[in-house]
Amino acid sequence: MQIEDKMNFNEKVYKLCSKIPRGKVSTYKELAKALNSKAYRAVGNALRNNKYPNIIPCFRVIKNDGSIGGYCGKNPKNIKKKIFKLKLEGIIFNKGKIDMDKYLYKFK
DNA sequence: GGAGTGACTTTTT
DNA sequence: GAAAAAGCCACTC
Repeated sequence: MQIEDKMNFNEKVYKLCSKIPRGKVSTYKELAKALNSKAYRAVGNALRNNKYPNIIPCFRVIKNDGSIGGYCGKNPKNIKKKIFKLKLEGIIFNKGKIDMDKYLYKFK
């Protein structure tokens, strides 16, 4: 127990990301809230480091506004790929943004 | 221990 | 409504 308490904020973020179901997305803010914190910045930092790209679908994490935000290296190409991947999961994009009310996954 | 950084968010112009 | 500035928190050097 409390194993998660031993984990750094970073690792907690990773774990939550891996918990996001397929076909849904989450926001940095929600992630931080799920961790009882407001460190949306730290969440972004954690994902930017992305120590475990194999187990962490970071492309399911987007901004609070519904825009993609960023991806590895902030490269437009990577962003595009992220959108494409989300599309494959059944998420529909509206002007580069997604319907938060439909696809936003809330951690319980 | 302090300064710098960032895949953010909110408010203001 | 878009763009800019400030605010914020955790991590890294």
